[in-house]
Amino acid sequence: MAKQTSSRSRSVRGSRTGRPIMVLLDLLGRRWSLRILWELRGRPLTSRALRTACDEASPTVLQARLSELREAGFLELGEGGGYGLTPLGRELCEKFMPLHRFAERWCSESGA
Amino acid sequence: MAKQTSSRSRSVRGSRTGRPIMVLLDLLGRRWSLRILWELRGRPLTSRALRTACDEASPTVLQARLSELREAGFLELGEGGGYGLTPLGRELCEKFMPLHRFAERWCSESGA
DNA sequence: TCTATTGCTACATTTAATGTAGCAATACGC
DNA sequence: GCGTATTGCTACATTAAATGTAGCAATAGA
Repeated sequence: MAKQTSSRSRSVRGSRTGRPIMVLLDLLGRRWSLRILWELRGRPLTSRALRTACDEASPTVLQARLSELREAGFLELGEGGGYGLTPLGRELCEKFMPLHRFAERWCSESGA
Repeated sequence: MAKQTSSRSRSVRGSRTGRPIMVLLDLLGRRWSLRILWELRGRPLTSRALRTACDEASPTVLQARLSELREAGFLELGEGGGYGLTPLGRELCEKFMPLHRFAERWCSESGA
């Protein structure tokens, strides 16, 4: 399961160019990435609580995503346990906040 | 290969609750979803051009994502060919624009 | 008609995610 | 000390999704 040690230009599946935005979109486009950031938006959660929040997603992927996001500098494992957003992660998360309102409108507009 | 006919509460893998934000995060969290929206941000592209823009991603997934995003109302297939963002899709895409600057800063801060 | 494009599909191979179980480490009460 | 319960994390077999290559029907132009 790979798990690179450093450098941002690692396993960039979605981009052979290495352009930052592509790296980011690739990382965020992996399963559960967005969801994890979203669930941690308010407060830190233990890995188990996060798993519960994420509809009992398998610990394998969750752990993989947590490692990637941690290595990316978006979240950290606080001493005493529990995953929380770093300042950088919080900043990123705030960019997604508008999606909440958007999603509500989006759903009510048709599918309902 | 499903390909549902309508309703927003379809194959919501990432959420058993059906909350709009979860549905959206799930959809956007699928491979190439974000990238497709990003690549179409400026102008419409034909499916082939889009494939090129997406590092030659396999047509199978691309086509799947295009169908999903189209069904979601984010993009449409213009008469005469070519995929383009709908007003709704454009709106969604604009929420991701700040990510560009963010990504640049993010990469230069460490990985470089 | 021949050529070139469009959107889209088949299908075998490879990769990623799921689901269930369980480990070592730490902290709790007793 | 002992059991119990939590933490973060891992193994591994099963299932689902993505890749890569090929090619189809439909349309447009020369």
